[in-house]
Amino acid sequence: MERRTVRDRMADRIQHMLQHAVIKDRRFLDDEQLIRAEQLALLEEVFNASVRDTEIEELSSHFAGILRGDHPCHLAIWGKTGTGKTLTLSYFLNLLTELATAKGIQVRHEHLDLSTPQPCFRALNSLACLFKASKRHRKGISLEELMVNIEETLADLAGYLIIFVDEVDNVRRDRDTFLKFLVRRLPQKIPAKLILVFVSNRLNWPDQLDPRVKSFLKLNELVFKPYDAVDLKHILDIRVEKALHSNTVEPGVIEQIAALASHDHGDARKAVALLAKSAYLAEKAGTRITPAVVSEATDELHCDRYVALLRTAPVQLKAAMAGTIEASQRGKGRAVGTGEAYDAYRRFCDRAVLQPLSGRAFGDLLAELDVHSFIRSRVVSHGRRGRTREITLDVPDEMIDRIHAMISMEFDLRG
DNA sequence: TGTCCACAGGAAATACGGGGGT
DNA sequence: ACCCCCGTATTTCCTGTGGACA
Repeated sequence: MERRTVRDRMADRIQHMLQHAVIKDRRFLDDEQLIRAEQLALLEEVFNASVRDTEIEELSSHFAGILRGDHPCHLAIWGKTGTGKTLTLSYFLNLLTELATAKGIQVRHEHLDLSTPQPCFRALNSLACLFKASKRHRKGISLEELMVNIEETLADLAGYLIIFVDEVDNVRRDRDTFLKFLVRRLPQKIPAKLILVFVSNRLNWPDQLDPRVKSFLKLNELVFKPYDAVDLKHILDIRVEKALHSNTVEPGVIEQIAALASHDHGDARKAVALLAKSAYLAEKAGTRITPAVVSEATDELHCDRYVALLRTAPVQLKAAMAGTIEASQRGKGRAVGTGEAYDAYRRFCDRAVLQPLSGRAFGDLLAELDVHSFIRSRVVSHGRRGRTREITLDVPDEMIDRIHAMISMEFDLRG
């Protein structure tokens, strides 16, 4: 038999891939690659499938007053990540502005995105930037001056001003100053009717507020529930249609993904990520998307999550993880105590030429590993033999070695 | 019943590091 | 260039605790 050339094999492979292509437009599998307008268009289709009906309805009745010249009160919205708060609000506010403008009512809305934690100063600064009342992150300017700038810029804005504060709880430090400005001071200084919309992941953020601000803040509340399986199915269907070639998905698979996703988080972004992963795997294997592919994708996503989390983690956390792994391997799967883990961690630091932290700090690292569910730990008393955490690894076995190898490599150690 | 282990985990002190002011 | 300030990371110090054991 004659040998096939590289060219032949390559051509074959490409031919094969073309015939079995699953993905038509991968941009629709990753929201980050879509521009805002596309996201909103996508969202509109989702809404048309009567998803988020109740929320839209409530939003509408909350803001309906604007069209009659009333002044609706502020609004607080909460819901977990991936429940579409930001997009829904953007969409809704755009629509509202359009409607109002058609009626000759002046409405302006701004989206203040605080998705990364930041101090009061930067939050105010970004707000000022939105109104072009200040240049890029200038420092060395007092809060007072910033506030005055904002007020002056808005001094001749009539009609309604809606400020959509995304992820309010990300204002650490001096949150009260920030909110006091928005809630108490700003409305009195500007002619426009101010409506604030706060969005947060946490249900209880108003609780930890300065009582003076809180009592002043008349709020309407709205909760975004996690998507259920039916909602997710609609969302996924639209993605499938846009992103994948026809007939690449086995029947029932979308239902499966929707059920999985609604069962353990109800997060639309994660559901789409699962679809994307499945599509990639299917394409690589040259098959359609089958239930088997989906469950493989689920595993890989889990795995990816751990690896990604750890890759970006601080060095000490990695070292703590490595130490814990070594301790529990030495203990042959039996739960290890804090002391054992700490010893192993110190030995690891020795090898890795890393300054070990104190036992106290190590305890905190363990707690952190616990919340990310790398480990599972509970405090157990052994009577006179003291109290310890019982630590077990909470990562699938085959991944433990991978993680350990990864960390070792980063510290430039042999296996 | 009291002791005492081996830690947990809170509070305060201290070290560190980056950025702006002078 | 140097210093100061501020926010964060880590350490030090400390009190608390469940239950086996004497």
